[in-house]
Amino acid sequence: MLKNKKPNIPLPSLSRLLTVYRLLEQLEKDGIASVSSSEIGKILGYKPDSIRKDVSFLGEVGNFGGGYEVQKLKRHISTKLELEKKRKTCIVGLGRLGTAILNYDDLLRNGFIVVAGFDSNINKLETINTALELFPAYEIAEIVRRKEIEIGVIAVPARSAQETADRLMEGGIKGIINFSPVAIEVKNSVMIRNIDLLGECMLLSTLLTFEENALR
Amino acid sequence: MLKNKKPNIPLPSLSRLLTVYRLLEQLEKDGIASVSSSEIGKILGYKPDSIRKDVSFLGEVGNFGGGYEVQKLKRHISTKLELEKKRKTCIVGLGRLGTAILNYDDLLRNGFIVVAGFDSNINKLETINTALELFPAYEIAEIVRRKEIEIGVIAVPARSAQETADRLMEGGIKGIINFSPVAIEVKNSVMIRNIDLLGECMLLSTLLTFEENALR
DNA sequence: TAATGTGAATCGTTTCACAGCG
DNA sequence: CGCTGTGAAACGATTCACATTA
Repeated sequence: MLKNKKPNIPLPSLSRLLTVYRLLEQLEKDGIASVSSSEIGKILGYKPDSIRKDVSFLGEVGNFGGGYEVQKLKRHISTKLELEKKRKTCIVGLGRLGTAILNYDDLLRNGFIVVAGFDSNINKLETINTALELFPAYEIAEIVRRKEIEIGVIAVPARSAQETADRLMEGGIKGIINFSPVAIEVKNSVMIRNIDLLGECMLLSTLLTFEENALR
Repeated sequence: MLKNKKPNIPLPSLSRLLTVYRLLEQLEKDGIASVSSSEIGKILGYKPDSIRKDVSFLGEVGNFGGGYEVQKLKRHISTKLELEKKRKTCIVGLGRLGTAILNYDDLLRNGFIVVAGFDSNINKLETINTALELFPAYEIAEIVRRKEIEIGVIAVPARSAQETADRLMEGGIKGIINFSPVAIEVKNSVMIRNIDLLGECMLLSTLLTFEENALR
């Protein structure tokens, strides 16, 4: 899943902290002022110990005996993880999945500025109703370089995934989110995360099978 | 990510094995007869040791000195993990993401039979061009029960995710794939996997930030 | 000889248990 | 007293190293 370079905070902790952050956004909206590690754990399905350890990687912030102040903890996480940082992003592959991502407002709200969309089917570029700038796939490297795009989302069919990644890297991309169901080889300096729908479905199915078998 | 019951094979191993399985399908198609743990590892980005250990959880199957026979290993994994098993599946939320999943052929090829789609917007049900049976969201529990659907894919907005999960469970669903960006509370007997696009993007961005900071 | 299969060692994460503080 | 913060213990996965076998 992850490639190369590790932060000083364990990856699972980091992932949980980001989830906690989004919960805090919600709680803030709901006007809740304070929350304890056990309440957070209850809602998100983690152990309270784990939450406390995760938070403590970022330094002290809670009130002994009184839980965490929602706003304070939220700002704390945001500052330490630099969540206010904006990242220019592009999406390659404008099929159903690609356009779904394109229209995913939460991304924009969380610092991802989608500045370009690519597709190899030029006709498709004209029919998509969007304010976004669209380009044919052969321009990936050039546009990524010119617009200084940092993150590329790959939503193309399996057979063109590696080729797409190569073009993105040619343009100097820093990170890739890969939605295609195949493994992609990337340079060590490029961070990649795979989102593998089919893999998750198969894993779920296998876990169900194991559970069923355990009962007899 | 995972809830409850664990198989005797470590979860990461299981996940890798499923990836290996799909690689083997590809290799078989390409007419490759044999492959070693190091070759697999190279392609998928894992250590060869890890691949060997994973495979050995399922029992011996390789040729000492000569790697694995592609077909044999593929069948071995399929048999041990019961991958030929079919699972009736439904998709709730027929927005762009939901319809993208609906049209994802790989699912069908891997034993997932999508037998129903649900949406709260009744108008939408008429405009979607599909051979699939579509139903309004309020019928979820009834249809899940009647059609004996085992797996539910949640592709609805965050605010209706929990409600959707509750309806699915009311109908006796066994497993849930949750695409909404919020945590869902489920009964212990229900297996859930979360696919968190926003979370993955934020994680990637944070990792990039850490990397950048490490350089100065 | 080349590559598998596997106990043993290592590494990293989670959980425990409790000291510290408001 | 309640809840945080954190070393220490426990646990689980990965990596190592080597015996094993075609």
